[in-house]
Amino acid sequence: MRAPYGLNILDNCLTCPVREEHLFCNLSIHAGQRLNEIKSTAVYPKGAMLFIEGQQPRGVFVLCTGKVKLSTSSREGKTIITKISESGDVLGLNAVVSNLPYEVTAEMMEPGQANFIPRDSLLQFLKDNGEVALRVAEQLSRNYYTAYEEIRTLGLATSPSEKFAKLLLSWTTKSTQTDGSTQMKLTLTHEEIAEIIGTTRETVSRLFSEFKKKQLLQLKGSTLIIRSRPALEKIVQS
Amino acid sequence: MRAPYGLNILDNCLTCPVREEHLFCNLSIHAGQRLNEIKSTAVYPKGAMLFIEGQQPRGVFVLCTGKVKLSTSSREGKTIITKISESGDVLGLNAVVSNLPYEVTAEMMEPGQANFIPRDSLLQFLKDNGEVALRVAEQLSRNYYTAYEEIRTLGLATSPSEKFAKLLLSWTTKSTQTDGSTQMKLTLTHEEIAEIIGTTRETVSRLFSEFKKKQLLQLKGSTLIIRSRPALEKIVQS
DNA sequence: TCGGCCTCGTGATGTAAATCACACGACGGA
DNA sequence: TCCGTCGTGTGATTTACATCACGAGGCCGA
Repeated sequence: MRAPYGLNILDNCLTCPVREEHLFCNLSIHAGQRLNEIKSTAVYPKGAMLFIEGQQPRGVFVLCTGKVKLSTSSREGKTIITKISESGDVLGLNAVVSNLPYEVTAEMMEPGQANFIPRDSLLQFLKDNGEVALRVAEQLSRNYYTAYEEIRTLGLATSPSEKFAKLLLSWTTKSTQTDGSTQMKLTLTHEEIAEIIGTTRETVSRLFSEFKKKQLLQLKGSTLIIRSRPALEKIVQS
Repeated sequence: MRAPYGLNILDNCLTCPVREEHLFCNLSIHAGQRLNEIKSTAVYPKGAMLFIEGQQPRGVFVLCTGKVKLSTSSREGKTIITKISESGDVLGLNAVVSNLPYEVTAEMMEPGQANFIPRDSLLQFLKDNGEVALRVAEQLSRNYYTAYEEIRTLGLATSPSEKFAKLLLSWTTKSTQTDGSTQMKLTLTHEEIAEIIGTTRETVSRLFSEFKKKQLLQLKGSTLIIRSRPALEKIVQS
């Protein structure tokens, strides 16, 4: 099998390493096989658009490898990033189920692989497999819950520094060292961070300076070290 | 039957005037009857809380009469209203399906009646009636869609006047006169409007003055007349 | 009938953050 | 190798709102 963009290809959902943890997991043998039949897989380069906000839903994408940026924009060009999706996530599910347009744009942030399941096939699959439909409903309501967290940060969090601290905290939960500090690779640009917390690039730059000065974080190349969660939590305070 | 708060009581979902249009509608005879069995009904005074943000979900409420304010607050007391629900709406569905806490607080804005369906009964009902489960999934994804509209207005709309114009427009869609203008009763206080568009009471007052001066709207007592949608759309522009 | 509470209007003031502007280093392709 | 682009830091300026402050009218209950 070819490996474009230097990636290994995963060609079978039944043996995929991420299958255990997510939506279409632990299906009955039969359902799993059926799912494997109706999906197709593809590899995408950095910058590829899986789907674009406003398009009629064609189907869902199950992300196998790579990261995807979900964003929504106004006509004047202002953009907010609502989520960075990782492997295992199912993208476009809401649009497919409701048959309303995709509510976000999904763009590959790095080369990666995704499985595609056409809308019709998926809906038929759900009708044939009632227990999966209920799982889908659960997933949809969880999506709704996280959407409300977004609404809360956008509507209630007041200052950029508050939102910035909140974002840093959300990052630390993923990988914390034994001594309480956290270390991670910073893959986002200031511009992208600005689009997440709803401010400008310059303000993000200044926030980094400010937080460095306050000993809240440290930068070694592209490695971000977060010194103390408690101090950040005090800034978030809410 | 008693009629507290001066309301007529609707005691049977099968004959309820709003049943045709909404989620639990056009069910099979059997399913409809079953639903009627597991629901209980109650009348609530103005200000009553059906549920509060953060509580574990007890069940869903189907609003029969009255209006309900859905809101979320920060610890510091800042509040945003995310939706005004009307009769026929199902409240708390996401929380019940996902078993995550209620993501909003639901407060009666006027006396009204609501049916309550306990979580366990509803989930069992959904398991027994697969076709309704799919309808629920559709409803959940529509909810998600509207949540994203909220995210867009909060995150992308820049100025209060833009959001205010947007709100006025959303009102006009409900009842437009033949000459293009719209007339309606204004039941919300400036404070509440401020909580919808995410600004302060004072700013809303000033917006009303400003829009009056610009001939965009007119107030006769509590009757709001919106002069021309096109002018408002130009302000929204996005 | 009166007094208190809620809603509303509007002025004065302060300030945080957007905007504009420019410079510098890193990187990658021609 | 050089040049263009992209990401970044940081100063100066401006401005739209929040905030504070106060007064006026309306409504309701005592």
